[in-house]
Amino acid sequence: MTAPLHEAHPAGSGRALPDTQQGMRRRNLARVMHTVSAEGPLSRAAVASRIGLTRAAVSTLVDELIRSGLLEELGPERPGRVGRPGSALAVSGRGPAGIGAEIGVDHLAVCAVDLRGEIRARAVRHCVNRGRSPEPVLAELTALVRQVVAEADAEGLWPAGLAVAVPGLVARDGRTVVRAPNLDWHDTDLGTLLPAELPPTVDNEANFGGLAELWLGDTTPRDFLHVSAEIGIGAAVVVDGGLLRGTRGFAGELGHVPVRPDGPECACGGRGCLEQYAGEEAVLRAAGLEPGADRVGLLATRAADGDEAVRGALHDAGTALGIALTGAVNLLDPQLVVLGGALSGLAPWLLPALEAELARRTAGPACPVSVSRLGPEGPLLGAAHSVVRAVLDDPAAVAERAGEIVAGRAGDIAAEQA
Amino acid sequence: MTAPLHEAHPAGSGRALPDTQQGMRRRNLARVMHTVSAEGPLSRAAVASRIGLTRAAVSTLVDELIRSGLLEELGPERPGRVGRPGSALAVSGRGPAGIGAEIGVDHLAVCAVDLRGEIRARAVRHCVNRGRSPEPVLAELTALVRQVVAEADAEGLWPAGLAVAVPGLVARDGRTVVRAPNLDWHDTDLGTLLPAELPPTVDNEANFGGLAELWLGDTTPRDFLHVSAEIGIGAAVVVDGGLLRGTRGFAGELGHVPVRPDGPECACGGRGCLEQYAGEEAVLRAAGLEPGADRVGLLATRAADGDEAVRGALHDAGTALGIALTGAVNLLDPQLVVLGGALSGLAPWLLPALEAELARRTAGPACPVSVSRLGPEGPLLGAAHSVVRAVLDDPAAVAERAGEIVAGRAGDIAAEQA
DNA sequence: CTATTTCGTCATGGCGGTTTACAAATTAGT
DNA sequence: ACTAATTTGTAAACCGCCATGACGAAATAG
Repeated sequence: MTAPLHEAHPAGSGRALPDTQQGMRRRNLARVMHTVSAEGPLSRAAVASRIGLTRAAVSTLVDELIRSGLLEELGPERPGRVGRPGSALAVSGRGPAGIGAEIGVDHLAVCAVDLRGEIRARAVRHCVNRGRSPEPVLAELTALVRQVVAEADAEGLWPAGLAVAVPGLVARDGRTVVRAPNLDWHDTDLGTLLPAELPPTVDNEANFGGLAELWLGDTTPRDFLHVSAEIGIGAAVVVDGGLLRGTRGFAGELGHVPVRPDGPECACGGRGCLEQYAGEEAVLRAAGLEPGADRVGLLATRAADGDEAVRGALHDAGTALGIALTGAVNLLDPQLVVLGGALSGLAPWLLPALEAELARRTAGPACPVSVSRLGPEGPLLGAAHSVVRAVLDDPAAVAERAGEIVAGRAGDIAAEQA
Repeated sequence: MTAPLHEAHPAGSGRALPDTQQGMRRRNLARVMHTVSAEGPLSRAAVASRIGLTRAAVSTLVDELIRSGLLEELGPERPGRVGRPGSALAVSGRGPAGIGAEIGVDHLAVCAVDLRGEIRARAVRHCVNRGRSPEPVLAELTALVRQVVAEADAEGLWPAGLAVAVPGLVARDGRTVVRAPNLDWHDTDLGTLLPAELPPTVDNEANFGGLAELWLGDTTPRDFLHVSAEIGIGAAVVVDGGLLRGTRGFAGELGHVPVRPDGPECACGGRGCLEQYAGEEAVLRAAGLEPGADRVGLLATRAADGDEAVRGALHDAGTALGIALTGAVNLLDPQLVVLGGALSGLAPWLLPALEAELARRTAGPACPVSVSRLGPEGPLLGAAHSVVRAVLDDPAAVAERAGEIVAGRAGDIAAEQA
């Protein structure tokens, strides 16, 4: 008890899951999956030493996971070390897959990721969704999902879940889009509009982008702020390796943090919100450009060409971002701020002013700022991976369903039994 | 796996504690303690149904806790219900106690709280600590602690830990005061200066205030922002019933959130920080009052008397708070904002402007703002209770020590055995 | 070619919660 | 009053899960 005083209390005073042997088993199955997934092919002995169980215990856990098709035995390792070589275990490349989808203002995208994290199928369709009503968009998305699922099936994968990234605020129920200004959707339950055969989850694209950064980024601290901008400006707040969602699920609305309290009016009712300075519309206006297609790319090329108006606009946007982020950093004390989404492409011209502002307003050493390697791919990957993580987090739950699925393929079963 | 997708992952990919049967036992002991603590006297059967274990299992858990002196059997209940009445269990009023301490600018305070949450001993000393070096202050505090421990001992309590609330930034090690502007302390390891016989923990007073609100406040949401101001302005960020501490432990530095980016310079290097508008010094200056003793009380009485200068100053401070909180609310989406510490006394004159600002800048319904019932008592109570919570969180750890302690009292043991 | 090291597995055991059964203590109904 | 029904707490048998210790297997070191 000396060390972690007053943390999020583990037991919980209210109603919580009973801590029984079955739960223990499930958690240990999850620990094996996570360890193998994170640290590549590993022998049973190596897993055992990593998670603190005995080899014997790990053996039984691994047996169960192999029987469920979640783990694979690659065969004996060949290390130059003394002693009998272990048998390498790897996460299965067949079996459950995570289906990620993204609804953008001007495109739909779907991909399938296997447990190893590899993208095994994908489909993109460009279409103008702005202002279109949800039904046709979701119908189109559903068709794309079915197509990707079919592709994945051909490779021996079955969908373990569907996660959809949306450019807007999503309620904590993981289904309802409360407000998506760029699509002009309000209080829409996407759950009913998505393929019924898959358990769907909907979340903000900034959140999925942040999760992608957490799981796939090159530097992966467990506490950071992932800022992403498409038309609005959102942020994913990652605390201790988990997403901070807020009571209603609206956490991370960086775009409406006041930057200059008497600044221009904002659609949210406030004045001088960050979005008025660093939002896409505002930057385009300041740069003297018309709205249109691929405006971010245009900004980047103009800035690279030395267009002073564009550079000035991006400088000012960086300053505003720096001011807003100073507040966020003071409040959250993150290890890192990551610029993702459209911002990553404009980072070279945003960063100087942003970092200067942050440094100027910070007493000690300023919070480091980095640029996401994932760029605009983040949300889609994060969505797909969130399903994969859910499988790793509770392999036992999936194993049951895997059993049904595999049972369906009588031939395979018969072959295995022979 | 349907429900909680991508939460803070339970298993952890890295090295984590092995999930063994002993751990299970410890967690279940904790669950019993929490349940009894939270829901008053309860029979074994009632506890069993609450935590989802069987009556038999709970019986053995309770036996162990009673043997350790953490739980007490009050005797048969007398409900008008059919069936054999249960035997009421309650948290013990003897045994381990939490010692809380507070280092203020002009006072020291210590109290002892038993497992039931009752204050059983306390001591306060008024003294000017501003600018005094840590050694004599801590020596004086140690004397107070010893006095309170002696008082508690006379009531059959032994100290399970010491938690110290400090007006400043504390590192995540829970010992080092990194910066306490109002005391003029820097990078001071209080651990070495506190009584060695007790495991000490040091934390920010805003954090302890927030925890007090979480555990003792009348409305107790699990996600809220607790704002407290003494001379600086700090906030405790409570997320899902736990404190958000940040990488370095500096989270919640609301005082240096930029409110007007071109405002007056601040000691932090920035400009227009909240502290420049709502900090004690700034408010006093705006109200035309000199710094002195109990300035907050003076502000309150003047405001109550209708002093326009004071009212105007508080109004402006409320506006600034509203602007800064708009940012925080957008970022965190808390269920509630609580004004604590010195702010609670000035709330009547701060709230109107604060709430107006918050409402104006929020699109939907604004985040509700409430005033802490605990007021300036918060940090001290939070500190003491944090020790109590640590005991509830891992009763097994304490039970061992309790054994030693009780073993020291040969007389009691002999009496019990007879 | 033997000694050593490491891996995976098996048999045994301890520990923890569950199941089942039962006695105790109370209320409801006749 | 007296019986039936209900609920509580405990004890005994049981099952599941991991630890322990021993063993054969498969590599390296000398």
